[in-house]
Amino acid sequence: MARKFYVTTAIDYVNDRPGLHHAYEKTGADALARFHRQRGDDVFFLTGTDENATRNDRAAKAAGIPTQELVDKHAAEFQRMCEAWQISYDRFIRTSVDEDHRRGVQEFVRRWMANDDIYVNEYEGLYCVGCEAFYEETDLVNGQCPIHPTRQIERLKEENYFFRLTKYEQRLKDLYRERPEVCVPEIRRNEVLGWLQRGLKDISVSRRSLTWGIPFPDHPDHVVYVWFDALINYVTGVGFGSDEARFAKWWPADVHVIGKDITRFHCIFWPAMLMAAGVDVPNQVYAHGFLESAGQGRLSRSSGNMIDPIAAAEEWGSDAARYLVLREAPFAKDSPISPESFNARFNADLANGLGNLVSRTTAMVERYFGGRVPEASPIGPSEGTLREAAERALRDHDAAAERLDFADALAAAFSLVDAANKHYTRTQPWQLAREPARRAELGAALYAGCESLRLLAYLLWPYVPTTAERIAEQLSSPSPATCRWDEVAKWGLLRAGTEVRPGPALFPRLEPPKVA
RNA sequence: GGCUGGGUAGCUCAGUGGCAGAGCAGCGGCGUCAUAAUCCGCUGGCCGUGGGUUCGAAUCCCACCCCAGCCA
Repeated sequence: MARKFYVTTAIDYVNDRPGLHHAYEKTGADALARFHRQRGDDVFFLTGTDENATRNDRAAKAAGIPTQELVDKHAAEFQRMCEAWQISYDRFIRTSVDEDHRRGVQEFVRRWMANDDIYVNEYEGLYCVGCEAFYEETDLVNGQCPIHPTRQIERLKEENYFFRLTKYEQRLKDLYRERPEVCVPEIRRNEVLGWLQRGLKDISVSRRSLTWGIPFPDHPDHVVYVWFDALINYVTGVGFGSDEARFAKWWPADVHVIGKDITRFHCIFWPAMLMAAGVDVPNQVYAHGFLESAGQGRLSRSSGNMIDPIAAAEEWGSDAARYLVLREAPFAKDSPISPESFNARFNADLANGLGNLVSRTTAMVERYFGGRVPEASPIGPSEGTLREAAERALRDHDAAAERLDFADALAAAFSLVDAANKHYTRTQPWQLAREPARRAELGAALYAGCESLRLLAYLLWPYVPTTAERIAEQLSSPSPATCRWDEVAKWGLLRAGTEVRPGPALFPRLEPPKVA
């Protein structure tokens, strides 16, 4: 029986167009989802958009259009981005239009009420609509929100419903002591432990005087604070409040992939919210780092240095763009990226490395063996070395992918590209081809090369799905998207006589711009 | 101000007591199966600073400087 694997991304605000950092997160989660599907797990991959934010309402009013229209338009852009980046989600949840979500949120809040975790209180504080969060006077920089200095901070005073977060402080401490892997990487967990050490406060979970959002159960003059509405998508997305059998199948989530800026919501509020509703906490929250633009800090909408992900996918190609962000920016930490570093990496790894290896291998099989895979024997020392490198690449890749270290996982996979190139240098098939007496040696050398390529197709599919399909096709091998892992991922399965077809260059080398 | 990370080759980083490393970039060479790619070699380091422990420190200890994040 297949193991279930439920992975989510953060759902994004739709007050503006998506940026490259959104594509980065979705691609990481997608690679993980594909990796698990490929290994035989029963996977559910949830992503979507967070549409009930006050700022969406404001942005729409500023643009003079109905809020729903603005939200629909931007949600469609996020869906287009997912298409351009080959994000293989099973569901794209939309918090403002998906009826099961709205009902599930209300059911969730009702459970808190039944559990005496909700009370009414007057709240007064400084509120930044950009962050959808309250600030203390001392947080302000020049009287403005430190993250949105151009936005007017607002003084809000209203009657709110409060959630008894303090009640769960000890259980949260116990949780992270007993199950540290629930928050990774470690640097983020240290932050969480610090927050818990300093003590929690009850939090406001409703907003009065707003019409955009999900009505508070039995108190329709309030709406559920957007952050709580948003977090609950992780359970409503798999049936909470609408399909209990489905929910029981998928929950708890195996990994919530999020950005490090929302660690507090996911590692403090969310587990407490679940405990209060009598639902299991997620198995893991993975807080990834940010893409940074050299010298300009983090890529984000609020800092203004956006890179259009759809344009990026067109410029480098969808597969290459996926490879580049995951290889250049280790998931756990912040990483500087630039078009220059992407171009350099494209040429070094994809064009000169993988692409060229496919070209030279298929060309030699075509030329020396009429496009048929030769016999594997006699196996010489170089073939043995290459096989060991392939088996090591499989092991090292999987270990890194399990811990969401995609940069390391890709490095492990690409070590097989290097090993295959060195194998050709050692065996020199083009020399063997000149000596008819050594034809069997020539065949064995090329067989090992083809076999490396075939394994690369399967290993790389989670990252470069279209390229992986093409390589498998060129080797007349089963599709990496649908094959059974244990029927393909072993050295020696390629049969002699299999047709090999050379194709156009997979990643044509990028030439530097001509200087006038 | 407190806490947590980090500071190692031009760039990105690995290295947690035993001869300072990898990839990329740069330079040179071999080579012609291949996308002039591959492969081989070379260049390139006050391991942030100062002190200490040790036969021996990038690594352990103390102080300080700088960068990032979290918090007050």
